[in-house]
Amino acid sequence: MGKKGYHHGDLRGALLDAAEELVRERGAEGWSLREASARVGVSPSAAYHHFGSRDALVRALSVRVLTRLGERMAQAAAAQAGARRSLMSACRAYVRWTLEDPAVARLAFAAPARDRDTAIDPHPHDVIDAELDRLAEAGGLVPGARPAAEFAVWAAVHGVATLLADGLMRLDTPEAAGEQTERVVEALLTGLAQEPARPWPTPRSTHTERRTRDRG
Amino acid sequence: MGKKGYHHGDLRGALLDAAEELVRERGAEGWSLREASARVGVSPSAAYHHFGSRDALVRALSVRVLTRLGERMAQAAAAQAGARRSLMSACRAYVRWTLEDPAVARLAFAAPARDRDTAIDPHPHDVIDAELDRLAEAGGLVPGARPAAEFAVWAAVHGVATLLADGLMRLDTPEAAGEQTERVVEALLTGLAQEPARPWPTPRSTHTERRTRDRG
DNA sequence: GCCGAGATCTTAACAGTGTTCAGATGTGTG
DNA sequence: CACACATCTGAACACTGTTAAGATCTCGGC
Repeated sequence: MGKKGYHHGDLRGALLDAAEELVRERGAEGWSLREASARVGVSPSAAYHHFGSRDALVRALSVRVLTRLGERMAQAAAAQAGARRSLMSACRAYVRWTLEDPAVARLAFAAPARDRDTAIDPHPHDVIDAELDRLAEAGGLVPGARPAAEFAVWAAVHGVATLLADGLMRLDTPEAAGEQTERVVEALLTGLAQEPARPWPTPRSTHTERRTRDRG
Repeated sequence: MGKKGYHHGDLRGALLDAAEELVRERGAEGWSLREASARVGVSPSAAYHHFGSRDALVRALSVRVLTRLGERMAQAAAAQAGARRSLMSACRAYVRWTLEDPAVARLAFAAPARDRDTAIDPHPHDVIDAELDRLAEAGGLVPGARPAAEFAVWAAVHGVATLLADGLMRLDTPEAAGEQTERVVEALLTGLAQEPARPWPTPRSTHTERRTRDRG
C-alpha cells in the first residue's frame, strides 16, 4: 500500500491525487480516467493494474476522502470539552467540509456504497454515533431519545450538507452553515427529549450492518 | 410543447420517457443519449433538435420529475385535514417517492440547479414552505420558530430522502421511512418552539432567490 | 392545388471515452 | 547473474457526446 519503489513509486496514490484534483477543478463528473493517467504521466491502462475499473477508482477516492472527513470530525470533537459541545463540533465539521469541497463531497456521497463503507475508518456516521453515546452517558440525552437521535441527527446533518453541496441552498458565509447546523441539531435533541419514548425501529446504516456482520 | 403532428408527434416527450425508463432500469448514470434515441426509434442527432446537449436532457427530465414530486406532495397535503397533519403528509410523500424511485430521485437531486428550479412548479420546497405557513397561521408553530423551520425541515426531510436514495441507510418497509420522517420533523418542530427566538439568518433556497428576482 | 419556407430528422464523421490484451520493461529474489 | 513477476506500454475495440451537411416531411400563402 505504501511506496512501491518500482517505476513510479506510488502510482495508486498518485492516480487518486490526480483524480481528486480533477474533481476539484471540473466537478465530480467532468473528468476521465485517461486524463488522470495522463496527468500522472502514465498510460491509461496502467491504472487498470491498480483499479479494476473507473468505478473502482471513484470508490477508492470516496473511501479516502470520507476517511479524512471522519478523522476531521473526530479531531474537531476531541478539541471540545463537553459532550454536547464536541458533538456539535463534529456536526459542524461535516457541513463545513462539504462546503469547502463541494465537488469532492458530491462524488463521495454519490459513490456506490456497496462493500465500501467497511474500509472507511473512522466513518463519519460512527463519529456522530460515538458522540451521541458520550452525550447519553453524560446525561445530556434522555435514554429514550438515544436510538431516535442516531437516525435523526445523521439525517439532519447530511441533509444540510447535501443541500449546500448541490447548490440547492445557499448561505452567505461558511460560518453561517456551521451555526445553522448546530441550531438544527440542538432543536432536534431538545425535541426528541420531549417526546414520549416510543419504540423506535432503529434503522441501521448499511456500513454498520456490514461491519457487525464481518465481526460476528 | 404538446403534440407536434410532424414525423413523430412528440419526440421531446418520448425521449424524456425513454430516458426515465433507462434511469429506472440501469441507474442514474448507466444510460446514454444514443440509447434513449434508439429506444424511441430515432437517430441520435434528432435529440439535439429538442435538447442542446445530454445535460439539457437530464435537466429537463429533472424538472419533469421534481414537478411531479411537488404535485404529489401538494396532493398528499391537501388530502389531510389539520395543518400539522398535512405538513407531515407532504414530508412523507417526499421520502416515499425517493424510496420508490431511488435512481430517478438521485438523478433529479444531482442535476445542476442553475436556471432549472424556476421551471419546477410546484417546487417541493415551496410545498413544504406553504405548509409551514399554514401551520404558523393555525397557531401550531410559534412565530419565532417559523424562519428556522423552513431551513430545518427541508434539510431534515432531504437528508432522510438522500440517505435512503443513496443506500446509506436502510429501512425494512417504505412505511417505516414515512414514520421515521414524521418523527424527525415532529421532534424538530417541538424543539424549535422551545428555543429562544434568536435572530435567524434565514438562508434562502436558490430557486426562491431566482423566482423572487424574476418577479421583481 | 401547389410551392416554397422551415421545422424535423438522417447519414456520416469527429474526437474522446472505458476497457482489454499481447508484449515490452524494469525489479527484487533465489 | 538469471529467472519470476509485478509493472507499465501500444494498439485496438466498441461506444460515447456532438456537429455538419443534406434529405424529408408539413404547413401557410398564393
